[in-house]
Amino acid sequence: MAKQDIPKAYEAKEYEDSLYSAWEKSGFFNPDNLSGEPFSIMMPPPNVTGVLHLGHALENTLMDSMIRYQRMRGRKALLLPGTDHAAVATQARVEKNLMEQGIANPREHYGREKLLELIRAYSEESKATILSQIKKLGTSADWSRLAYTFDEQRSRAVNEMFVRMYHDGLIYRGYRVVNWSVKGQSTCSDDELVYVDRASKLYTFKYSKELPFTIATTRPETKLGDTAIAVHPSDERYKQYVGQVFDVEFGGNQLKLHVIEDEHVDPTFGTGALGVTPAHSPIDFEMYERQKALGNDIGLIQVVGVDGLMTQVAGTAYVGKTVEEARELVVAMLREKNLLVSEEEIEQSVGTSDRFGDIVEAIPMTQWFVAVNKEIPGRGKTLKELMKEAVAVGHNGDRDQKVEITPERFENSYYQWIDNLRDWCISRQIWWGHRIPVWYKGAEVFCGEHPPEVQGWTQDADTLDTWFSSGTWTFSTLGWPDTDTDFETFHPTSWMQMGYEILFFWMARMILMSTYALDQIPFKQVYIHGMLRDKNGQKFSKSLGNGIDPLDVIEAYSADALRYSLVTGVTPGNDSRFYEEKVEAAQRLVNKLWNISRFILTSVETIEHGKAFKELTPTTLADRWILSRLVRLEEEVSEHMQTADFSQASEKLREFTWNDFADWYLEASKSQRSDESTKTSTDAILVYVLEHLLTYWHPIMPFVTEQIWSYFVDEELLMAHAWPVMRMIDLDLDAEKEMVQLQALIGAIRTIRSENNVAPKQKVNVVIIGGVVLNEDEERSKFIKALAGVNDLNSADVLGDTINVASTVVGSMQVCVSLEGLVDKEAEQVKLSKQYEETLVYIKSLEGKLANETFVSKAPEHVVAGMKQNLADAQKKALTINEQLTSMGL
RNA sequence: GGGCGUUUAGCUCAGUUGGUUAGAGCGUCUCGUUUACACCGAGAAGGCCGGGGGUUCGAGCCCCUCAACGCCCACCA
Repeated sequence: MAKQDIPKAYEAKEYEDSLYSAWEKSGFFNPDNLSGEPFSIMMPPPNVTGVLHLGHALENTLMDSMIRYQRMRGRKALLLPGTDHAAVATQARVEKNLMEQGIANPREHYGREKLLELIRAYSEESKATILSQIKKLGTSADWSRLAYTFDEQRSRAVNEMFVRMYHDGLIYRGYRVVNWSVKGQSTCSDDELVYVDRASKLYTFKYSKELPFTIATTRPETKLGDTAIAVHPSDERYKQYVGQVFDVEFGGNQLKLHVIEDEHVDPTFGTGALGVTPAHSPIDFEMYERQKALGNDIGLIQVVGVDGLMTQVAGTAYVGKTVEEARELVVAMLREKNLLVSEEEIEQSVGTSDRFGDIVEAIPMTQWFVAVNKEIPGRGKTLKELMKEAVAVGHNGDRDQKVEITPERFENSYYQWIDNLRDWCISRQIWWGHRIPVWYKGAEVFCGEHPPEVQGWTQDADTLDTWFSSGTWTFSTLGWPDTDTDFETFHPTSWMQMGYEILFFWMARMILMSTYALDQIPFKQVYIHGMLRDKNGQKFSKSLGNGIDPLDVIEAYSADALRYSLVTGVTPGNDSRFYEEKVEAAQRLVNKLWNISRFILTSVETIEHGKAFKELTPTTLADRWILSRLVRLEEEVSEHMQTADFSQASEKLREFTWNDFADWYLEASKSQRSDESTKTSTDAILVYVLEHLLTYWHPIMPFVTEQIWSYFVDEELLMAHAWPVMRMIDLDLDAEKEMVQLQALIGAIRTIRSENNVAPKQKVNVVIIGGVVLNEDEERSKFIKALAGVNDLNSADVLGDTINVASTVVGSMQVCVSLEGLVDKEAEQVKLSKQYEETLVYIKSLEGKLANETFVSKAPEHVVAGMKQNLADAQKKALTINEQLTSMGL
């Protein structure tokens, strides 16, 4: 490798696209080309109309780091990508665009079929955009399995789910007060409301002078539809009136006001009497239903229509007016008739539609609902109970079917949400979405995936809440309801990540559908990430104009720097700040790694890739030290990657890369390489450590590592390279008993394999550093020869089926034996002296504690024993260092 | 009203079950270096780990309490 071949600085732009297509072409994104235990992640599908934002970048980094790690660990790894038709969001977007083009009412203007065509065209067009942007991040998803929530296969799953729930009586059509967005002309679920605080007025008034009740309201106009006055059952003030019906004239209307008792009335609030408007308040509607169940029909008067205007029954003075206008009129009327007792400025939180932004109206309508509190036939449980159980104790109480949430604390809010959950309104009046699979013919109703064959049936006009289809995502993507091998192989999925803001929307629904329809949990582990904020801790938002385009970041720095800066220094579930300086620092690290590699690859010519271990004869203290650090690094990084602690993994990697390897060993290597006696082994260690370092970095920084890899490995891609597991083992080696030692080694390796769940084809590297003292040259060479011989033996002969010796990818055992020897280097002496001092301080502190009689008498035995052991170790260490220093002439 | 989070260096944040001298990045200061890298190196300053109390031989970590900031849910007649 000639030096001029590797540029001084890493220019990501020049490599990233071609690296990505090389990965794609290799086929390793597709688990069909991989073997091993399945490991699956279903990508949370971005909205078709979405543009890539930092949230996507974060999520893709998390998923891709995990899937790359698992792939390298020998798993049959599937990251399945997809997009979401995002019913309301998409239709709202297209309608908005059309309105901006001057079409005031797109639905009326185009009609259902034509508008759907326009939306379809728009989403197909923008779908491609977000997918290509995701590739820029390096996401190693299996594009051959690309799914779309609105494609044929997924629609089948949605219909199947609906039909099953319908026939189980869990989906029903009912007349109830629902959240209605006038602007969107559709219902929305309770979860789709965004509560906004705003200044409002609380009016206290009397329906009439004669009535013994004073009522408070923030919505006087709805009082035109009151049918009752509710009081608390224990409220003595009103006891005498309960059961009576008062006829009053109110705003030109004749109201029949039933005085009823209800536990839900707070006797301490206001006058303790509540005006009941069944048609325009979910709470009041419930009271209405409770009364009905008691045989008392108090009636229901709808005074606000779906157009947001007052209805005919609101009375001639109000019909056709907006609610605001009607409010003014009613208040004026109250004033005029001297019925207004007081007006008070209050802060009120009102529910607004998360997609359309308008304040939702509570309106009674016939809609479709999922019954969450109804027992599932044959299961003895409700959907609520299923949802709870999967997280609390495991599905059907099976610990292996338990959804583990990280961090755990989100379990609390999940339970709380379930407790407050009411029946889920799933029908929407927008057109873009899965049409409800129900057909009508006169009074007949048919629910099925396909309409009845005979003529005359018309399908329900409504579509399904987009989260209904999202709920099937983990398995509809795998071919359900077909009994497909993909489904058998990859479900329940292994891991899922999502932001806490969609915990209820999505995670809960996935658990609901999966446990209900499949008797399986959708995923074993859920990693909850926080939200990204700007430098000042503010949310990224269009209105603030503080957005950062990930593609710009990639362009200016590199995808690797972006990825690193997104996952470093963050804790699961906590929000984190993202700003340019962070990426700059990350890019410096990327460049550092580049330059380390550049130095090694351009100065070491003699050591071939994959052959370094054969020349590995750690000679100096620095040699042994860097190798032991490498072993430790692998242990730590593996553990952190396994538990999705990418932040810690990247910190450890950075520390090793910059401090241990670049600043320390590389500097030491310069003098070691100028000495003929240590040159070869130093070169070998440089290459050996670099190879491993690139491997361990790869899941987090795939591009730069792959590019460097390509400089010295011709055929194999780093992404498909096996993750070398490294462990240090303690053996007293003796050349005379080499076969015995080999058996011991093999035993130790088997233990490492099973303890670390190493896949059969993965290699385990064992670095023996401590406890080896082979002074005689003859002994040494004999032993190394014996060990090296392992590599030439057929695995079946010696090692059984756990270790193969076919190539560098499939396992070989690498052993490096440390030998005594020190590097004559000032820096090392300084380092040693410092270590020595530190050790002395440590010894002193331990001695001090052990001298403390109170401590020794009260502390648990094992603690004291441990400290004594530590003390002995430290003393031993001090002695060793002292000897080393002495031999250096200090 | 119920639940949860955060508070650690000038700034942004790590800190895994209580145990060695509390760490990193950025920033600041000093010195050095152009021979892998100025996207550099060596070093330094900078912390009563929000306040108070408790448990313990020992607390950033566990318990109680207070405060500030933030989030979720419910209520909002």
